[in-house]
Amino acid sequence: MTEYSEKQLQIMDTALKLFSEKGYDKTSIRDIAHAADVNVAMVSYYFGSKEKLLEALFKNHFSFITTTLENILYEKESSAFEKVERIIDVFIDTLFSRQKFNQLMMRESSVLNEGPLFDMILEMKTKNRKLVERAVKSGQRLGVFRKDVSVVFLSSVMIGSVNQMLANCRYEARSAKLEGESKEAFKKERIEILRIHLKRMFIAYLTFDSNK
Amino acid sequence: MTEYSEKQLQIMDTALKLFSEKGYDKTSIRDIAHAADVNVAMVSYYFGSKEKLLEALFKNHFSFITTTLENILYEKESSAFEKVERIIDVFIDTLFSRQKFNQLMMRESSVLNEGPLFDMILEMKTKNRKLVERAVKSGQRLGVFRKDVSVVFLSSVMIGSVNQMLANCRYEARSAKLEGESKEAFKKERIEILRIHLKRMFIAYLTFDSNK
DNA sequence: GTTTGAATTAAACGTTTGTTTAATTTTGCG
DNA sequence: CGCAAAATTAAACAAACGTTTAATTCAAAC
Repeated sequence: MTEYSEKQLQIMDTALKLFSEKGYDKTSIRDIAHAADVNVAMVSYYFGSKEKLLEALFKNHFSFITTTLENILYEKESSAFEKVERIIDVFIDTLFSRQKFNQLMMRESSVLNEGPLFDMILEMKTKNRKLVERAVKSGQRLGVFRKDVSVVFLSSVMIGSVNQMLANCRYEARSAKLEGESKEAFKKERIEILRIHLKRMFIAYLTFDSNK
Repeated sequence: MTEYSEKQLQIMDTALKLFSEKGYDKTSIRDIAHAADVNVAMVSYYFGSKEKLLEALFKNHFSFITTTLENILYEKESSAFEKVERIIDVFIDTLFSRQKFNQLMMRESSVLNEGPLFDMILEMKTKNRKLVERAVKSGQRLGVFRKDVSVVFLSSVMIGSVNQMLANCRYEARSAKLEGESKEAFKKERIEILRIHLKRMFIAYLTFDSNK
């Protein structure tokens, strides 16, 4: 794993902030340099190019997120229900605590066709699905989950719902002119609603008997 | 409603294609002009600026989408279940048939804070939620849906799932090197999975009794 | 204190960008 | 046809971009 100096981390932090707020393309190296209080040449000096800086950001967050997700696999849970709830918790908490990176990734992922970023995202999508699959199969083996369940569907719902909820929050908060503390409180409130209802919905879907 | 000449529509079509594929910022006016086989000055001549062209695209699709969604309100459905399923159908079909615009909108919406585009998107988000709310309340009045249901949650799941599924499809199709016909078939297949399971999941969530 | 390599800087580079200009062609109408 | 308005063009514009250069400062080792 590559180590970064304090100054490099300072540039990366600033870049992530601006990339997520304004978008990668609309953020110039001069913007980053000014906000991070360093010379414009430092970005090229440390990272090689603007795109390499973006890749460094991705690598940095990806390694953290994937290990977080992988660790769930080794946890011993007492029931399939707890497994599902645990996964939902981890997804929500990870996406929420890394909102900036998540926003940046979601935005840039939509125009990628190849390259290192594409590969990283594809790998993460696959891992996400594997994780959901494991939990579902576990519940099916125990006979508590119905058999005709779609894993690709479930993973899409999991990630998609959280992202859409966060996007909606941004809009509502901006529209209601919420700032700082009250904005964060609003988002936190919404996320807790999401957490509770997503769990309930997943359990309902996984155990639902259409013959009432 | 503003009318557009054939040439203007040709530019708008090409712009939508390129904007959705490469992103708004990475698409130059020269790209559009070349692909649409017109002079670079024509974009400014007809639309005023690149951003105005984007706004024209938004207005064009928004007016269509919102009227489509509004029309559901006036439909007579025989049951609350059918209402929910009808909404899911319309959302999926609308998002699927307007994939390019949807992709463009999702991407650009994430970096908006104000302006006409922001207002349009906010209005659409509100309308979406109203639509879901109407169907849910209808089912609750009839006593077939449980009372403690979150509407903000449901609308996030609705839109978020479809978009995430489409995004995943793009990645998987690209990764499997699917092109043209087979790629469309793959997406269509996944969308039908989404349709069936989203309906089942919503009904399960809306009627689920946690006391088994 | 001198030396050596890294860190930092201001300036310049060439390219691309969105937009405008000014000239030319095309179109529609009396 | 003749003419006015619209459409179309090539060229030019200034601004912003990512990146590089070359000079200078800094820090640590000897």
